[in-house]
Amino acid sequence: MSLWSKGMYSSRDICLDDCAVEHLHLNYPEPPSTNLGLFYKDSKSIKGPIHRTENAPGLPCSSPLEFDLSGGRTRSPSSYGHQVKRARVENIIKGITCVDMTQNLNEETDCTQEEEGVDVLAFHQKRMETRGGESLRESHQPLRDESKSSQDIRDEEWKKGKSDVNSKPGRVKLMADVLKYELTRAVSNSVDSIFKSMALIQSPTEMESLGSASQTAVCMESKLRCGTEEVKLHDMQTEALSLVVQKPEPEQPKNFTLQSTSAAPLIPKPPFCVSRQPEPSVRHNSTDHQRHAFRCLQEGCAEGEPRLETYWNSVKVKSKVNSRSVRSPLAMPVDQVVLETLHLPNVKLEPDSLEKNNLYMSNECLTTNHLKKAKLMFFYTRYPSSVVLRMCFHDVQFTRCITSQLIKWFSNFREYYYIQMEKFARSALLQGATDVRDLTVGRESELFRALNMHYNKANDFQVPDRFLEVAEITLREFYIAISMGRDRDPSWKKTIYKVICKLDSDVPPEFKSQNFA
DNA sequence: CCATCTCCTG
DNA sequence: CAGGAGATGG
Repeated sequence: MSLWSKGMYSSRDICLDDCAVEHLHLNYPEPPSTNLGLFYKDSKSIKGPIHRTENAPGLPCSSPLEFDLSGGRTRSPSSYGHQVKRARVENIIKGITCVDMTQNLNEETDCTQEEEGVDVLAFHQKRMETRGGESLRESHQPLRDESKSSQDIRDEEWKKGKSDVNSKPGRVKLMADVLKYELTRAVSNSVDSIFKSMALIQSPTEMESLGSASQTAVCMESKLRCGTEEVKLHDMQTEALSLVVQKPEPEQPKNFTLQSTSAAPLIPKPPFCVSRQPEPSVRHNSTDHQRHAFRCLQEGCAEGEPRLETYWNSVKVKSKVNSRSVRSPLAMPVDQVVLETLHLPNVKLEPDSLEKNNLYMSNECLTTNHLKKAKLMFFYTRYPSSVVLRMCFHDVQFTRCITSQLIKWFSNFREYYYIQMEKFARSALLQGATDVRDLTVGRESELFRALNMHYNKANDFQVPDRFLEVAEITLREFYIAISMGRDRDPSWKKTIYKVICKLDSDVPPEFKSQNFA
């Protein structure tokens, strides 16, 4: 079982998801007629009158889909007001016209809510069956005792489907694409539970047809079943799940290059509406450049802009720990600038005492360079474990305060990341994207630009390809969830978080280097 | 009780 | 990005 599911998702979350599925075709109290009609819950399942909230007066949009913005937690009744506020704010943030998605969908098809739900699910079933999805589904469920993955949920959804799919081509196509993508993803992810379980029941012929990826998974599965540490299977990705869990650090390859060494993209990437503008940019491919970027972080960059920017960043930061370091950069020699930004934000430096102060103070606080480094780390790991944090920030003393600040940083990084994902997914949907495969994240895409601007503002770091893949997967997860109306569930994002947390990579050794800051 | 996480707010 | 609230899990 993944550490993540233990650490982050409660059994109640699972229950919620179950309920959503369970109630799918039951005679649930029918909320407003404009709703998609896929997921409804009773008042026990959720702690808040969803529809009342979403239709609260003053909200710029009363679309059912707007509500989902209220985020991934069940809430106490006292927080209804917050939900309303948040809905408002997010409407603004989104900057997207409040088009009722349901309406869009209904324009294409002309059926009632219930029918739609059924149609979609029924089509899923057909689709899956023709692709051998049946065996996938049947096999992996019993083995996976952790909280339900999004795949689980999807499986259950279409399981309940009936057969009446031919009359709603547009809608069906959308859902078909969704399904295709999800299946593709499931097959591609060798560490996924699906493969774990497949190994147990697939016939040799079936196994062959699945190719090397699944065989790898099978090997891993065998290992697992033979009693090797369970953690191994998810080693590369779940370490971050609980920051308390300590994981032995694997040997790092010496000939590391910053370019991601991950496998090819899971999904074909046709051009898409989210990624339009050709990028003038700056695609640094050389390892040399990477190392240079690192040196800039490590030692301060001797040439031009980066160093200065780094310095100014340190001045601007308002964090308690480094807000005391305001000095004129122009009045200081380069070395002093570097040293100060790196180590001694809270000490007025005299040239003579630099070294001494370094010894005393360098490990007591996090600097802007640490922040910059953390942001770059985010390209590899969205959920770093405390072990990884310690290894990457070994120059600071890990007090409780420092630790929680680092954790908070990553929490903030994730927040921004997911907000962007949701924003772009909704945007794509409203722009009429009907095929998940159209949702790609390339280096020239607007989404990537936004992310890169946030985590790699100086643009002096070559973002690993793997990050783009993860971003793409995240975007598609959001797209799928939203297009299926799953976002009506207050905790709908958790399912996505759970998927994404497994996609963490190892942080390159450079980040752990003793010489690194 | 503490650590961690998400969400919200400033 | 930080602080705080609330939830959750060990």
